[in-house]
Amino acid sequence: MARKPTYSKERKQEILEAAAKVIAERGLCDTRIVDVAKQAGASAALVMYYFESKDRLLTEALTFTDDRFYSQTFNELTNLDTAREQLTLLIEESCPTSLADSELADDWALWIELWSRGLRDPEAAKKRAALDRRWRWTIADVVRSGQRSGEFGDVDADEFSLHLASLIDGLALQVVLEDEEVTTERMRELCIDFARRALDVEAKAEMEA
Amino acid sequence: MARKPTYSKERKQEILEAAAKVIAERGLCDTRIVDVAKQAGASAALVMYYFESKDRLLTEALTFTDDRFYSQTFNELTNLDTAREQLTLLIEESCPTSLADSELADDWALWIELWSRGLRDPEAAKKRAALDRRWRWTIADVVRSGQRSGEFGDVDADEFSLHLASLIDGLALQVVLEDEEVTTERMRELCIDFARRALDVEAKAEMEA
Amino acid sequence: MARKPTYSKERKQEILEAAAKVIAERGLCDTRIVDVAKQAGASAALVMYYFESKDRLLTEALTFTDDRFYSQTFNELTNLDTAREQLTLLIEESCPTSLADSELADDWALWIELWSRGLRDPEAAKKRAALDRRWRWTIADVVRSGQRSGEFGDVDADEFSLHLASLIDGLALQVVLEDEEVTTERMRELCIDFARRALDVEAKAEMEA
Amino acid sequence: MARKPTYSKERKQEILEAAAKVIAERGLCDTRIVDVAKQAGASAALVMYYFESKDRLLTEALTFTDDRFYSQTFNELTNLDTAREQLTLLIEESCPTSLADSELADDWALWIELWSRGLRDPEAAKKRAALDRRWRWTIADVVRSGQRSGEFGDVDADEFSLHLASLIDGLALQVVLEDEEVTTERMRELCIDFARRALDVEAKAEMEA
DNA sequence: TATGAATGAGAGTTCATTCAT
DNA sequence: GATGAATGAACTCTCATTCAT
Repeated sequence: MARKPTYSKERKQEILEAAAKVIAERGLCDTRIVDVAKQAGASAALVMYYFESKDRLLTEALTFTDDRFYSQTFNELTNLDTAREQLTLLIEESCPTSLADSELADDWALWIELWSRGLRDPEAAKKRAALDRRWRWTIADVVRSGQRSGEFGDVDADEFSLHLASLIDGLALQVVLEDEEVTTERMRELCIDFARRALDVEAKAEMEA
Repeated sequence: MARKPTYSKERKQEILEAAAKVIAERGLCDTRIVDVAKQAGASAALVMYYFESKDRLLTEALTFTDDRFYSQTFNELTNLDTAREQLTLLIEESCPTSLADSELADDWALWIELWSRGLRDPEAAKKRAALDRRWRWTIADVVRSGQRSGEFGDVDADEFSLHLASLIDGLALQVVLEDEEVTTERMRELCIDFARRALDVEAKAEMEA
Repeated sequence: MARKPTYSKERKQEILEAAAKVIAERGLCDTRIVDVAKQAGASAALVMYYFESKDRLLTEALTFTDDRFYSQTFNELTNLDTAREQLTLLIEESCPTSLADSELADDWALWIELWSRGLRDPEAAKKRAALDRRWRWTIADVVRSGQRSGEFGDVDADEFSLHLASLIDGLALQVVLEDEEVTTERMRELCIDFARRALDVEAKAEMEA
Repeated sequence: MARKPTYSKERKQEILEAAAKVIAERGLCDTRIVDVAKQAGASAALVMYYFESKDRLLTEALTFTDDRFYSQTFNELTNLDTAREQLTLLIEESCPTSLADSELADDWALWIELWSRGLRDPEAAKKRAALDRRWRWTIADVVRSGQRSGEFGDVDADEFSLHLASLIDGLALQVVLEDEEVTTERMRELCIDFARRALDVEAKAEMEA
C-alpha cells in the first residue's frame, strides 16, 4: 500500500512483473487491472498511466517472462564448455516441474496463454514467432557448434532444432496440465533420448573410444 | 428468429456446434452467450435453458469438436488396410491447413483454448487428458498392428506414440499461429520422416525387396 | 411430479395453498411462479393458466390463509358458551408460537407481507382493511354479548376492539420477528391482562360473589 | 448528471437518503439500483462503489430513517419540562398523517418494509429489535421520570411501554394503510386515552387540585 | 387440462477507462 | 506521479409470460 515512489522505468518493470504473476495465477481472461495494481502495490489508474490500455499491458506482460527466461538460460549456456552439456541444459531448463508454485510452471502458463492469444491477435502471434525462432536458433547453434567440435554427428541442425523445440512444447504442455502419464522425468528422458539418437552421440562416443 | 422447435437433444447439439464455432472464431474469452445464441438462431435465454450456465456451455463445447474429429478420423482409419497407410492418415489429418476458415484450423483453435482453460479448470484439464490419452492409444494401436504385420520394426509403441503426438501438438501450434518458418508441408514431412526412421520402415521395405 | 389431474376449483385451491406456503417461506418478493408450481406439483404454465398473472395469484394467495384462519377460529368460537372463554380463545389463537415451522407463524408472515404490499397496492390494502374489520367486529360482538350476559362491564365495544386488535398486531409482530424481550407468553399475559381490566372482569366477578 | 464530487461520507449519506426515499415510494421489492442512483443524481455503478451490493444498500437504508427520526424526536423531547408533555409528544410524533407525501408516512412505510424483511433476514430482524428496544426504553424512561415527579401513578413502566409501543405500531399500520375506520385523529385519542388511564393521570390531577 | 420450449425485458454486477485534484 | 471518485457499456443470468402441441 504505502510505497515510496520509484520512477518511470523501474516502476513499469514492477508493473509488468506484477501483471505476469497475476496472469500466471488467474489466467489471461480473468486478469483484471485492479488485480495487477494490487499486486504491484499501486492504483489501477497508475497502471493505466504507464500502459495506455489493458491490451498493451497484457501483450507486453506476456512476452516479458519469456525474455527473462531466455536471458537467464542463455547466460548459463555460456558457462558450459561442451555442446553436449549445453544441449542437456536447454532440455532440462525446459522441463516444467509439476509443482504448482514453481516459477517455471508460471513461465509455461504464460507461454500457453500467449499461444491462445496469438490465435486472434496478430501482434501477439508475431512476437511469439520471434521468440520461438530465437529459441530454435539457439538450439541449432548449439548443434552446429557440437558438429564443429566433433561431438555430434551430421544432422540438419535446423530440422533437428524444429523437431526438438516442438517436442518440448508438446510434452511440457502435458506436464503442466498434469497429465498423469507424462511426468517431468519421462519428458526429460524422452527428449534426451531423442537428441542422443538424432545427433548420433553414442556412435561418436564409441568411435572416439 | 422464426425457428421451428426442434426436439431437445438435437437442439442442444445445434447450440454446442454453434458455441464451438464462435469459440474458434472469437476465442474462449470473447465468446458471449448472445453470440452463440445468434449463431444457433436462438435467444440467449434458450441457451441458458439448455446449459445452466455459461461455464457449462463452454466446457461441453470445448470437447465437443474433438469428439467429432476423433470419431470421423477413427472411421476413416478402419477403411484402410495397412498400418502404414493408417499412420499416414493420422498424421495427415493432424496437419492444420493454414487457411483461416478451414474446419481443421477451427479444431486446432479449440484444442489450444482447451489447453489454456485446463491451466486453471481442473475439469477441463481432466477431459483434455482423457482425449489425449485416447489419441495416443490409437497411435500406439496402429503401431502394434504394424508390428504384428511386420510392417514396422521393433519400437516401444507407447514411447513412440507419446513422441509423435507431442511432436504433432508442438508443430501444429506453429502452423496454426502462422509461423512463417513452419508450413503445413514442412510439418507433414517432419512427422512422416520421424515415423519412418523410428519405425524402421525403409529398412523393412528394403529387406522385403 | 406425477399427479392425477384434479379439476378446476380444487386445483385452483391447491395452487393457492401452495402459493401461500411458498410466500410464507421465501417472502412475497422472492416468490417465483416456478416455486409455486413445484410446490403444487404442476408446471409454471399451468399456474399462469389458472391465474392470469403473477400479481393476481399473489393477491389471492395473501388473503387465502387469513380466510381459512378466520373460519376455523370462528367455528371454534361457536363451541364456547361464555363470552369470557370466547375472548380468551380469540387472544390465544392470535399468539404466534415462536416455532419457525408452525402454521400460525406462517399465517402471521403472510399477514405482514399483506401489510407491506398494501402500502402500494390499493386492492391489497382494501382487502386487508376488510379482513381486519371483520376481525374487529368479531371481537366487538363478543364484548357486546358479554355485556348482555353481564360478564363484562360497560365499555365502548368498538373502541375496545380496535385497541385489542391493534395491540395484538403490534405484539405478534415482535414475537414473530423473534424479539428476545417479547415472548408468546408475555404477549398472552399482556393481552389478557388488558382485557380483564378494560372489561372490568374482576370487579364483576367480585360483585357476583 | 454533472455533479461536483462530494467527499465520500457525505456522498454515502446522500445515497442512503435517496434509497430511503425510493424504498418508501416504490417498496423494497420494486426498488432498483438505478432508481436510487437517479434519485441521488449518480450512476448505478457509483451506488455499487459505495455499497458492495444491493443487499447491503437496502439493509443500511432501512434503518437509516429510523435513526434520523429517533434523534430528532429525542432532541425535541429534551426541550420539554414535564413528563406529561413528553409522553404526549412521543405519541403525537408517532401518528402518521395520512397524506401520502408526508415524511412521517415515509418513515412508517420503511418501518413496515423492515418488518417484512426481518421475517427472513436475521440481520434486519436484529436491527429492528434493537431500534424497537431503544424506543420502548425511551417511553419507559419518560414514565419513570413522571413517576419521580409525581405526575404519573404507580405502573410497571416496562409493561406500559411495551403496551403503548405495540399499540402505536398496530394503529399506525392501519392509518398508513388508509383503513377508513382508523384516522390519525382516532389513533391519537385512543393512545392518549390509554396513557391517561394507565398512568392514573386524572386522579393525580384531581388530588393535586 | 397440461406442459416443454421459447423469448423479451430487465436485473444486478463488473470493469476498463477518465478526470479533477 | 499518483489516486479516489465516477461512469458507460457490457455481460450473465432471471423470470413472467406465450404458444404450439
